[in-house]
Amino acid sequence: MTLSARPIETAAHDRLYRSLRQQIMHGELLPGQALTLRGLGKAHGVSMTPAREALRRLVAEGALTLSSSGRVATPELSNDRIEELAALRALIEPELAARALPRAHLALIDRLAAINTSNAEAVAKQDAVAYIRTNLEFHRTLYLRAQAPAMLAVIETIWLQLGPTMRALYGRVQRNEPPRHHRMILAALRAGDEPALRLAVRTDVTHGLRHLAG
Amino acid sequence: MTLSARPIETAAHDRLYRSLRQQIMHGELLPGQALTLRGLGKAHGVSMTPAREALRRLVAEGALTLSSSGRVATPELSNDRIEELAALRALIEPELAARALPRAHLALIDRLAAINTSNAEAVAKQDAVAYIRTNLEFHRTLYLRAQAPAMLAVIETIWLQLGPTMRALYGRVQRNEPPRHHRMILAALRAGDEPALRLAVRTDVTHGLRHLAG
DNA sequence: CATGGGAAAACGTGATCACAAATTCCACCT
DNA sequence: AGGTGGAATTTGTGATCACGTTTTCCCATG
Repeated sequence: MTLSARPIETAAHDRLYRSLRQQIMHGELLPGQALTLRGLGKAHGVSMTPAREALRRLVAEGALTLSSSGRVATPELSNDRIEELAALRALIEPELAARALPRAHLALIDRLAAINTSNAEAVAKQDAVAYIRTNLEFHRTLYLRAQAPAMLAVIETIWLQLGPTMRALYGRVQRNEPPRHHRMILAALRAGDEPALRLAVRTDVTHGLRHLAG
Repeated sequence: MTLSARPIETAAHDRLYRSLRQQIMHGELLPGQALTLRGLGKAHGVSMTPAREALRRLVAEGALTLSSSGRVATPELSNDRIEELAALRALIEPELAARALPRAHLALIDRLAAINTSNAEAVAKQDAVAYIRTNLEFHRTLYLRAQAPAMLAVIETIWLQLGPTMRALYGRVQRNEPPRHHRMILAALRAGDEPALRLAVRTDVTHGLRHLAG
């Protein structure tokens, strides 16, 4: 039964980590949801050891919170914390967009528009997870062009921290509105207008998150 | 020999994590230094398990790099990566300083001045570790007043990633100059001048890191 | 003297177990 | 009926082991 380091396929703890990370970032887990080592291990057919490493990694990234007794759960963010994370997004994402702008050719803009269409469909279907997923995909696709892996890693960590909260907030702030500001982002990209792009990204980021904390 | 979760004292993996984190952030470890589970465990009188958790956590924070075979070492950053991390510092730290400004009373400014004195002493003694430590303490003491724990966590993660590199670079960029811009930061704090504070912090941050990448 | 190959040592990964703390649950008492 | 105490279950932590890979080291070969 001992499966040690494999040559090609990824390690069990890494697969578990990726699986959980995606669930959290896409809002498939509600805030306050508890995760146990034995439960996760049993659910994925592995022992406690890989589960422990995956959880430790996610806790280190702020995706999960650690109670005083060592128990792990998805975070229930305070309004202050949400505002702070929104401020970080508003600070970093315009910079990433601006760095991507010179490299944003037509093919990329078309791909962004396609993702935006999927996003609108998710809104129409009232599918919270698909909405969050396509929304983040829109931003990530743009920021990948910035050639700034460290910045991208930081911003993804922040998305990760907001995952469960964004899910819980969907339906309260998102009624049936399509992603308005995404069209402004696309227009600014086409025009090569950096100030307009920075403003559009900043507005898009703060718009969804500013309402709930008030 | 089994020492399980203690009621009061922190867990072994947490102590190990803190110890390593401080060593890395303060530049006590040079880039490329390898760290092994058995070696760390033996050095700290614990088994592989806590060492594994501590390393996994530090890797998740970007403080250590993971080779394709799973081996862990302090990072050897490329110039592009260093510039990017410097850009993140230049983006976030002025914001933290600006948020701390309204709450920065005289007692805080005096403490900052005292830390600055220790910093100057470290420069005089050519003590790289003490220089890095007091320099970060100067910034952290100010930013703590910003009441922004998420931003502080992000910026500390970035300091952590730069730790070994800053150590390796000390002596190349740091000749015998005292921290010039720290005095500008203190002056802006005393004057309550936010634009000047933002500029001083930004300049201080970029000054030390911009030279080496060119 | 440089180089390639093979044995040996070192390493990460995952499973399992023991232990103590934390949590849960239910019967019992007020 | 509503809390209360204690037992039973659940949980995280750390140690240890086996396994297969990776790295290191050294000697033999060109």
